[in-house]
Amino acid sequence: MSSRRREVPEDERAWLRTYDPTGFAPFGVTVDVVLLTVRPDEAGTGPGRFSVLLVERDTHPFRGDLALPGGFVQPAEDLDAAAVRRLEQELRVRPGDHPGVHVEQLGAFGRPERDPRMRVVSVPYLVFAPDLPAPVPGGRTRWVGWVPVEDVDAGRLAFDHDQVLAAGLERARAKLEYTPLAAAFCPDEFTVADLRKVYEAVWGTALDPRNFHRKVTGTPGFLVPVGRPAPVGPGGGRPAALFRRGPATTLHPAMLRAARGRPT
Amino acid sequence: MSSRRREVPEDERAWLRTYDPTGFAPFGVTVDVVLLTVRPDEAGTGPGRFSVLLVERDTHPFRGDLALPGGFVQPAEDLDAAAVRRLEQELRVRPGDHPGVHVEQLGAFGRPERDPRMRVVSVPYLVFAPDLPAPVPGGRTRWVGWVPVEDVDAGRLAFDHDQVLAAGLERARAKLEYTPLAAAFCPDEFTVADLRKVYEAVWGTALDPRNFHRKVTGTPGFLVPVGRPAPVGPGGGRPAALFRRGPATTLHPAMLRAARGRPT
DNA sequence: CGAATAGTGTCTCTCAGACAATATTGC
DNA sequence: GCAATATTGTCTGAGAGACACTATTCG
Repeated sequence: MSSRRREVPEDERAWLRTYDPTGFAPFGVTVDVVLLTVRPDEAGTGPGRFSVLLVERDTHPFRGDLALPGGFVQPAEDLDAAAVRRLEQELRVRPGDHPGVHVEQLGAFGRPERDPRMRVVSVPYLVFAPDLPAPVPGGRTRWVGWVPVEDVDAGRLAFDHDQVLAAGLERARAKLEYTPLAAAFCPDEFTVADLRKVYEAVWGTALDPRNFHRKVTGTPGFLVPVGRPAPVGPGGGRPAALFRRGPATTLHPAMLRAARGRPT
Repeated sequence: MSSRRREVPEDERAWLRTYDPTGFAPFGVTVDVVLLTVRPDEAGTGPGRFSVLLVERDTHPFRGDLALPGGFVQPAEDLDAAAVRRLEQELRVRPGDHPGVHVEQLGAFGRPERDPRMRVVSVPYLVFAPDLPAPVPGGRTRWVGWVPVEDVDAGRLAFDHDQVLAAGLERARAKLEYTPLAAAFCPDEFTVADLRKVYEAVWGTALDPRNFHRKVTGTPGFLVPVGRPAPVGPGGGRPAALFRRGPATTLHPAMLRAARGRPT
C-alpha cells in the first residue's frame, strides 16, 4: 500500500519550504457508500431482495431527500479509511470484524455543479455485506434503511447519487460473473441455495438449481465444504450441505449470466 | 450526463446564501493520463510494443523523474474535460477528432502523503490510442515520449504513478477480453493481423492466427469488412482484408486470454 | 516454382443448458 | 407414502484450441 521511500533532494526541500498551496483551486472531497445486501424475501421462499442502504438527509442541501450515506474526507485521512469510517457510523460494522464484507472503490464523480455548496468531488465506495441488523440513524440523518434497488425512483436521490447507484449496481452485477464475491452477501456458512438466491436477486433472473449446483461446486477455489448439513428449512426437504468461501479471487470459468452467442 | 432539474426550496436557497465553504478541508484535485498505445516493432514483424506516454518533470516535486502527464483540475472544469485538455496539450490530439480514441476514468488515488505539496486527490484516466505522431514537450516538461511498459522501472515514477500505471495496465488487459477496444489501438482501417498483434502486445502471449481470425470475424458486431484488401506487406503473401470497428460495445462470447478450467 | 501470409475445414475437449433420476428430509 | 428440497447423471450444442489444408501474393 505505501509507496516507495524516496530520497528528497535538497533543492526540492528548499522549494517546498517556500511553496504556497493556496494558489490552487480548493475542492471538497467526499466519500459515499453504496452498501448493497440481499435481504430475505417476505416469505423467505423467493430469491431475496437486492437492496441498498439509503439515508434521509436532515441537513441542507437536499434536505428531506434520500441519499447514499457519505461525508467529507478529513484532511489527513485516506479515502478508503473515510469510507470505512462512514460505514461504521451508519451500520456499526467494521469490515475488519466481518471478513465477508467487501469494500471497493467505484471511481470519482466530479461534475462542477453536482453540489450547490462548492466544488466537490465524490469518491464512492461499493460495499457488499450479508444481511445485517437494521441500521440506526446517525446525527445528521432522519432515517436510515434498506431499500430494494428496484424501488429506488430514478431521479429521486440527492446530488448525482442516481448515477452513482447505477454505476454501483452495474459493477456489482458484473463482479458476480467473474469473482466469487456473491458469497460476500452470504453469512459465514451458507448453502448452495443461499448462494443461488444471491445471484437470482442481483441479476433478476431465475437459475436452474441443478446446473448451478454443479457449476459452483465444480469451480475450483469457490466453495469449501464445511462437512456439516444446514438445518432443514420450513418446507422440509433434504438438508443442504454447508460451505464457506474458498480462496479463489477470480472464477475460471466465469459464471455467465448472459447471452452466449447472441447478436450485439 | 446532466443530472435532473431540481426545484430548490426557498429555505435551502436561504441557507445556501449564508453557507461558508471555507469550513471544509481544501483538497487539490488533479487528473493524470495513462495514455497507452501499441507501437510497431523495430522490424515490424513482431507483435509490437505496448507503450505508455511518460513525461520527465521539469518542476518540483519529483523534478527530473518520469511521470504520467497530468495537472490540476480547473475550478469550473469537469474531470473528464480536464483529462481531455491534458491529452490535447500533450499530444495535440483531441478524442473527438479521432473517433478511435477511447477515454475512461480509472478511479481515484488519494493517499494523504502522495503529494508533498498539499493534500491532493488524483483522478487518473485510461486512454487507448492508435500509434500517433511523436509528442512534443509542453511548457513544464523536459521530455515526452513513449516507453514500452516492460521498460518502466518499478518504483521509478513520480508520486504514486507506479500504482496508477499498474491499475491502468490491468484494466486495459481485462478490457480487451470482453470489449472490442483492442481496435482502439488500430488505425481506422486495419487487418485481422493488426488486431492480433495488439492482443499479443498487450497480453504478452502468442495467439494462433487461424483461430484468432475465425474468432474475431465470427463475433457479431466486432468487425465490419471494408471490402478492400490492404497493401501487401514487405514479406509478400496474400493480401489481407481490411476492416473497421463494428458497433458492438461488448463481446459475446468474450476473447479469453487465460486459463479455462485451471485451478485457482 | 517456393516462400510467406491469409483464410477455411475438421477434430476433440470443455462446458453451459435442459432435464431425468436419485437422495434425504418433514409431515 | 407424499411433498419438498438437494444432489448426481446424461444428453446436446456452442465454442476454444490444435492443426491440416487451401488461397493469393511476391520474387
